[in-house]
This record gives sequence, C-alpha cells and structure tokens, in this order.
Amino acid sequence: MESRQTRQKQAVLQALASSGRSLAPAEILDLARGEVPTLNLSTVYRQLRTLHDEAQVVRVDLPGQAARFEAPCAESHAHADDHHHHHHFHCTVCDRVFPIHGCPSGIERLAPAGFRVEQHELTLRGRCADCARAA
Amino acid sequence: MESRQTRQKQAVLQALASSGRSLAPAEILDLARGEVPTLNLSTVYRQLRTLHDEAQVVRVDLPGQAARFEAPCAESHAHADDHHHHHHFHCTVCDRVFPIHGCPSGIERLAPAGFRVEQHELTLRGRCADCARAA
DNA sequence: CGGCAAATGCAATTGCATTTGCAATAAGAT
DNA sequence: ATCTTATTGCAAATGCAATTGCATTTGCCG
Repeated sequence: MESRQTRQKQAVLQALASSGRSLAPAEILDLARGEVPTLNLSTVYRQLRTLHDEAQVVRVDLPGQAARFEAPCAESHAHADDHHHHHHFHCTVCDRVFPIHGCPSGIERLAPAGFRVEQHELTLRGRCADCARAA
Repeated sequence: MESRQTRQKQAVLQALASSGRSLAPAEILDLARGEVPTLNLSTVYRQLRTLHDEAQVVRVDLPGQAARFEAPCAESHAHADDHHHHHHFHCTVCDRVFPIHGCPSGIERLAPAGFRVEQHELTLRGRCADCARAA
C-alpha cells in the first residue's frame, strides 16, 4: 500500500505546520478547507492515521479533551523517535492549545518511593495572550 | 430533593476513602460490590454525580483517559473549595492512579509572555511500586 | 406502623469521537 | 492516454462513557 500524494493530505499537513499549535480534527478540517473546500472529516481522520503511522504528526492528549494533533517539532534531535519534548497550554476561553517549551526540573522526585517514572505530561490552563488581552 | 443515606452511597464513598487513590467508576463498582453485591454501575454514576455536587468527591481527568474520582484530600484547608493541590501518577501496567503530593515550582514561568496561567496539571506515568517490583 | 418521595436495578438510550462500506474520483506507473 | 488501485466524499455504523425511563425497593418522617 503505497501512500499517494493527494491535495487533501497536503492540506492537512499544511494546516498543522502553519498553525504552530495542536489542532483538533475539526480545526484541521476548517483550516484545510481553505485549500480543499470539499475536504471531509473522514478524510482528515484517515490522513491523520496515515500521517501518524508515517511519524509526520504527533497525537496529543490533554485531560478531559478529545485527541489533538500536531506537527513534529522542528528542533527534533537526530534520534529517530525522540521529538522535542514539550508541554501544552490550553486556553479556557478560545479552547486553543499552544506548545510550551521547557519543563520543570526535579519532576521524578515527586513520585513515591519505589515508583518508576518513565514519562510525564504537564498541562497549563488559563488565558492565552489573545484572550488575556481581550479580558 | 433531600439526599438519603443509602447502603450504595456509603459503599461508593467507602471505596473511594479506603482506596486512597483515584478510581474509575468500574473500579468503584468492583470495590463497592464487596459491601453491596447488587450495586449497579448506573447507581455508581448517579451517586458520583450527587457526591460531586455535595463536594464529597472530586473528579480527576487524566490525558487520554475516562474520568476518575477521588475522595477530597484530608489535608484540605479551611477555605471551602480549596482542596489540597496535588497531581497524579498513572501506572501504565496496572492502570491504577495514585496521588502525588507536592508540585514543581516555577511552572508559571513556562508559559509564553502574555499568557495568564490559572491552573496546571501534571501527570507522571510509569510503573507503580508494585509493578516496578514485579518487573 | 404507614406513606411518599428518593434511590435502585435493569435495559435501553444518548452523545461524541472515530471508523467504515461503497461507489465515484484521481494519483501515478506504464 | 490508459489502467490499476489508493483515496475521497458521504452516509451509515461503531465503540464507549455516561445518562435515562420506569417499575420496584427502601429511607425516613410523622
């Protein structure tokens, strides 16, 4: 099954790349329709799955939210699957999700004795610059 | 609508209180059935809603997971709705969720300029003591 | 001890996110 | 240009957490 180069695939990829943030499938649909007006949500989901398999998009889960997707970070290291580690800011007003670079240190120390921390996720919530300004 | 004192309500509360961790509705059902064998999942959900309204249980959302619930922390302050702030550890092996006390400092600094951080959530993932030992 | 509204059990239903069947379309290799 | 088959659009179907209708049970107050 060779993956083909379609306008809809490019549109999805383009939406993710140019937005610079994590997008929900419906957001991707909206943005990508600028390129391909007939684009369908099913296609977005299908492409997301394909792109995810091809490591062209990363899935992001935030607490209490449906899955979002983002383009792999530009600063990814040489190590194949080691994308730039980052966290997310969720705006409670506009519901958009932005990347946050950097992460608090000493996190592993928080776990109880005997627990083995292999990963962590931090989500900040509040108002993004736009919405804070509009307050 | 006065809330009554029923065996099932106590069983749910008891399960949460004695477990000392965050439980999914199905886990609560399992545990509470030790007390009330006929307990039904609908009732668990109904009680969780009631108890939540009465501030007797707290809802916990972890990334990519269905809602869990926990008993309000014992060390809650005098301030009515200010429960002891804490985070969670999710064991990827047994799928149980444990409370983590303490939280990294300087978190607010991570947000981009202009963003207003109002809240944050940290989730550690890995192996709990039991599962790390059994590795 | 009644009596009545709240709570329960059970089955059926809803609400969403995500997936799938299928006929029509369109890559892209020949 | 042609042929093969992956991809698309659309509608219908899933999966699953959570909710609800209803007849029955059970707190609980007088």
